[in-house]
Amino acid sequence: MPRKDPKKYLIRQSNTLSFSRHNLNALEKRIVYLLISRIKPDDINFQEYSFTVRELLAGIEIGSDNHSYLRDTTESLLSKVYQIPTEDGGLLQISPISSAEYDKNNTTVSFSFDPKMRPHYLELKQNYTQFQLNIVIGLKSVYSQKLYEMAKSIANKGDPSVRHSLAEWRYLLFIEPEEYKLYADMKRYVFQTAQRELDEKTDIHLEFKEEKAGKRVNWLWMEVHKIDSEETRQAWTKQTKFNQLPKKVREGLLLNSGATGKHSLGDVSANAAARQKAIAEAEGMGLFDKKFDQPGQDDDPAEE
DNA sequence: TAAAGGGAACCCGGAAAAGG
DNA sequence: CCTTTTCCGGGTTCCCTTTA
Repeated sequence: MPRKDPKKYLIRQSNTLSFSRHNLNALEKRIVYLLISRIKPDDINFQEYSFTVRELLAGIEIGSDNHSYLRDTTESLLSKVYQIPTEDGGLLQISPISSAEYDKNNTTVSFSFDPKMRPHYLELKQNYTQFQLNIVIGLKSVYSQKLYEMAKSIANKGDPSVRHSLAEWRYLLFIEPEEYKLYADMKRYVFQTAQRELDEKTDIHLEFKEEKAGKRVNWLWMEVHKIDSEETRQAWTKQTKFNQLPKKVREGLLLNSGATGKHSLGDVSANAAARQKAIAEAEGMGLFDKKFDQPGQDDDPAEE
């Protein structure tokens, strides 16, 4: 859908980068998104990328126009690190930008990149990830950002899914050992939050499948589904919200709708008809309206 | 510039469920 | 059954925004 919306800039980066571990917060990542979106597909080398402070603040959608706040953020950005696996099996540790320079009136900022970032942003021919700036710029959770990038990098594969141990997920998502010590918390605050946010704002739906060792969840599959229409979005959104209702509520609705066998209640594939009925029921009861406000400022892309 | 408001992130603990 | 793990409500903290 070609439209000349300036916010429809594309972001391209290597798949390797999409799966790289980093500790940028959501705001810092937004700045990087804006920068990358300025790179043109046929650029051979990095340029200096200049922004007015005003457009940058507007671009990352923070309410304040506090200049020192922006300086703090770019300063912090320079101290952050991407851990990028190299082709020979080594590891490149590199800052997402190499400099941020403010002019004397503090009205513009220019950014530059380390040349070693070239293979991840320039002359990309294959094994790269592409997505729209206007889709990712509105994501609030760093985990939504990271999972979305991973999802987009595999979305076109024959089998768009990936399986990692929880330890690997923690590594990739930069979750420290002392964070989310309980898997249940990691589930609801990392994976389910991202699942809801992506359903709502992006062209990707994520399905997660747990795999246990004994009663402990040890591996997690992430399946990527494309959202290509409003209907698809609605369907996935409702399913996600239904699955995230408290178990008691969910199972009650399922039984009411004619699902059989307590055993199969947790099985998404079983009782498909009853499931649809239960979802409609839950929606009718207003159980889905709890919250999730859209940051719905600027015009909605209104896909197709 | 400070205080108040609001919301997300995080932790805790009892109840429930799962696995053996 | 008993133990381990998960579920989940609710409380606290933290950060950012708004308001005074």
